[in-house]
Amino acid sequence: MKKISESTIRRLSRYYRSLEHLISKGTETVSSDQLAEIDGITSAQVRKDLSFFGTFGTRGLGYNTKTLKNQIGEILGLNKPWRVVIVGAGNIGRALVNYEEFEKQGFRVCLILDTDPEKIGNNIHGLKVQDIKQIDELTGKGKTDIAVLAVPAHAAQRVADMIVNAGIRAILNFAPVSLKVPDHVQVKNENTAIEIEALSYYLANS
Amino acid sequence: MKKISESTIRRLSRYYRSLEHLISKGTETVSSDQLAEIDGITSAQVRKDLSFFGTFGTRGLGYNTKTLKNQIGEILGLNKPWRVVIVGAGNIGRALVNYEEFEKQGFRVCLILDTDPEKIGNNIHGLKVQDIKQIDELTGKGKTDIAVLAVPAHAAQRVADMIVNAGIRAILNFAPVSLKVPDHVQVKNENTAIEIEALSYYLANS
DNA sequence: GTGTGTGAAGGGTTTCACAGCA
DNA sequence: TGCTGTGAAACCCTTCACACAC
Repeated sequence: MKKISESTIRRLSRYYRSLEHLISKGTETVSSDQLAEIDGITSAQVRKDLSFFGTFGTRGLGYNTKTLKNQIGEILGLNKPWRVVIVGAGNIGRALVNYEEFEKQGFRVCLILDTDPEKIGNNIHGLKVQDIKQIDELTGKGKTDIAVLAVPAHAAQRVADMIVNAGIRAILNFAPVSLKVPDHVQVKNENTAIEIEALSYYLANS
Repeated sequence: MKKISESTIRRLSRYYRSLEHLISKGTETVSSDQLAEIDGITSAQVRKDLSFFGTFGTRGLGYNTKTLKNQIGEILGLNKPWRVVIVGAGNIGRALVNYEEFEKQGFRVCLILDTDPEKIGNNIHGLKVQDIKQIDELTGKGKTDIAVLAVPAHAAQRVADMIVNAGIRAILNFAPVSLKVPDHVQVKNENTAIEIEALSYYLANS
């Protein structure tokens, strides 16, 4: 499998969402130009991104919204019912349990873990918060695909180690620290501090 | 002012956080090698990033943690007390009001807005949720620097227009859509769906 | 000796521009 | 004619490697 850039994958997610929207409006066909316009990029970029995976369009016409959406979904693996564990039942963890975009795209939140005895046993959106000590039993043997890490920065690396140890290969990290994980584990960061500081830089230097 | 790449700015945020951590441990000096190791990148990258803004180190020795932190803070504009309005008092909005990393870095959440009459008037962390219709009066004339957009996707563009109209020039967008804004307005996206789909791609193709 | 600062090289991503097909 | 698919060119970012300062 040839190496596809991170940015291409991110844009595919965008196209996917835009196509969903177009379909819901009843649009059946879309050109790379229109798709580009919606996402604020160039049409060449759209075509190039898609070209890494095959040929999906019709010359002179464009792309069929439904089939393109399905094909991108296939590429991104959204047809698979990924199981998600949320680690950390604080503000962010709780907000994510209710995040409709997860459920909609086939990410099933199956488990919520925490260390805090005050939180363990609580019910969040129909799921009981369980003790992180049991992570191996609860997530082991391929029972969980993705861990969402939503614990304070100082605990993040320790908890990440537990996640890796339990055999989980994908981590979505909300803690504002860079995690150290083995090569076979994939980490994506959702770092609000970085984003808002990028805005700060812009405001301070313009 | 010469153009600095987005990735450089993001890494500066990372260095800043790593330096904070080193300082709290009592470390006084750090080399580009050590900083790189902490953030999982190369030392040349660290030095190059800093070189765009000046010379901060001592050859043969490294960087003083405190002064480097302050200098990066200066570059990022973190010395300025930015005022933040949170638009949307749902799960994400509420979680962000309590986000300690904001306060710590000088981002002051001054205002929470929503459309929902059920939510208007509620108290969140000491702030009363107000009606978004009043955005012009409440944020106008430079009273607010940054808007955090945490409303459902279908309302995002409409609300973004209101934000732009009110004269705010920086938006942190949590809605999973690409916003259209004038050139003088800066948008950063925090799109959890995209990140988790990138993980899905990885799991599906490895 | 040690580690920074930096021009030059290298690698990767985006844009261009057009051949080719509906 | 209209729009895709794609080599080639342009551009940008990262890595290399070494002079230089402490």
